[in-house]
Amino acid sequence: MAKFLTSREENYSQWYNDLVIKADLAENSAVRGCMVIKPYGYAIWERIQAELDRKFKATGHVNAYFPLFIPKSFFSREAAHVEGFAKECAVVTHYRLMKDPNGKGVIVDPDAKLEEELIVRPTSETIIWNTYKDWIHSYRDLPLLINQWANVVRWEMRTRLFLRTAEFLWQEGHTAHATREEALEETNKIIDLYADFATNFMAIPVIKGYKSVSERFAGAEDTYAIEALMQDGKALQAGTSHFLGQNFAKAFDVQFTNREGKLDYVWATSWGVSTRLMGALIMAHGDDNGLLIPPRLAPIHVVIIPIYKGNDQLDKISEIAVDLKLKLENAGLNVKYDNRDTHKPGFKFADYELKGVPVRLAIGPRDADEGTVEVARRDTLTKETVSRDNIVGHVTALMDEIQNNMLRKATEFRDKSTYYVETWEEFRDVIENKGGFVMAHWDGTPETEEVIKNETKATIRIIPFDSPAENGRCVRTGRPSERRVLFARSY
RNA sequence: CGGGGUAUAGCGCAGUCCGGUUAGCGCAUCUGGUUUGGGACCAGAGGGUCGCAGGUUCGAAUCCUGCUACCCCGACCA
Repeated sequence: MAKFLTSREENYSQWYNDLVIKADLAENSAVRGCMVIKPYGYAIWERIQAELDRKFKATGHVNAYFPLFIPKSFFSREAAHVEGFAKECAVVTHYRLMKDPNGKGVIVDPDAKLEEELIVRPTSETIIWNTYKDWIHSYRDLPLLINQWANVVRWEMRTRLFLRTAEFLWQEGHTAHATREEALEETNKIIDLYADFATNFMAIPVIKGYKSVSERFAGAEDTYAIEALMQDGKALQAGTSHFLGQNFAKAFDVQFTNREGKLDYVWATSWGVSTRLMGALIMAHGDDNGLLIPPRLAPIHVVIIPIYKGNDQLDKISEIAVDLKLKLENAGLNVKYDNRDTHKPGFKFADYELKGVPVRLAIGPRDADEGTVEVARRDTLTKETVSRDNIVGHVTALMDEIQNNMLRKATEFRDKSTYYVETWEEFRDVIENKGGFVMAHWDGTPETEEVIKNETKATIRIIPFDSPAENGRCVRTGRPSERRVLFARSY
């Protein structure tokens, strides 16, 4: 386990911030609570986008774009929704600046006050449903399966790089259906899609389940989520899929004529994942040497580093390296040949480890003579010398092995850190001293949930779909319970 | 918004208590040379409105007042 987790003195947050900055992913911007995503970090985001986009399109979804600004009045249409987001909205009140008549600089022109304030979207349900009203008239217009890639702003009191920034990038799907069943099916389909993506693409095992009423999305009838466990024992909500019922259809008066010729409100879902996934990547896989990026996600699969003395050797090694690069690229890998003369090999080794590149190939004069190449794995930090003749097969096989190994390791950690507890003492002990997931009985009331939260800072992360029926007693109140739910402290 | 901390070169910091030459150090940068199988070394060079605005003083990074930003811990949240 990484040092930063075994030493209580280590400041986890500081480590996290440092790692992100050193690995060249992001930095704090000049704007409160926002971040600059640097090119390498953005390359990872683009990989996430590409894979999700592929999955969305394969399930019949299409992309569209809706405005950044939402008229304030839209927000008050759905009561629970406004309640949930009102406290964290950035509001545009003016549209013009002017020179300060009393001095230097500029001031907001008081004459440029907007009739109605505009909200910078914290999520797009309202403006999208206001638009859907004009798009949906008949059952023939349904289902409407639209996704948007966008930025949103939530004026959080406390921010943290990637996990909670004031502005973040995400995708939000907003679908409309003719029946309740169809909308529920969509909600399920998407949470499965997210779970598959997290598990098999990002190598982050997740638990699927329902959110408790108090953790539910503002305006939803039900919220499904995937919950991941970070290496420091805290849970991270990695994606959500909401069944919105007819709430937004009623709020925005979106009715359609069904097959029977009768008017009905449409059924809705919305769902999203964000740049927070990159926080999950860092915290689920990172070690003391930096990031580990699973091969399927990695923007660079293989880096080739030459080791040489003088230009003669470099030329000779470059010839081998360029040939190798081409062969690997033909096998579908993204390969970087770092022949910079400005850094020594040792520096490059450390740098690509920090960036989490899955496989590193080093070629020196010895390898040039012997027809070999040194292969180093980022996940195990092991090195071996391999003949160049079968390097392509070796490396492609390694990609699968590293991907599987990372998922296996994360899953083992998750399972090892999941505790089944029966008593309040055990519960407190795990939450306070061990960290991780706690599977415990709960009497089903928001009141008890609140008490537990106040006393331990642990919340119900999820009511797992696959939690079996099991009679037990609530860990806090002793009242009867029919299934275990998952508690944890969370980000 | 409450509690604590910080603000000095691109980054990390010392100097502030106890005001006094030209504001230092490490890393990074640049130049030259030697290096290159795990974060190179030597020599030299450049880089500062000391967070902002006032005040005290012959003199302020240092003292006083106000403000702002950031970090950590809470409350809130994806």
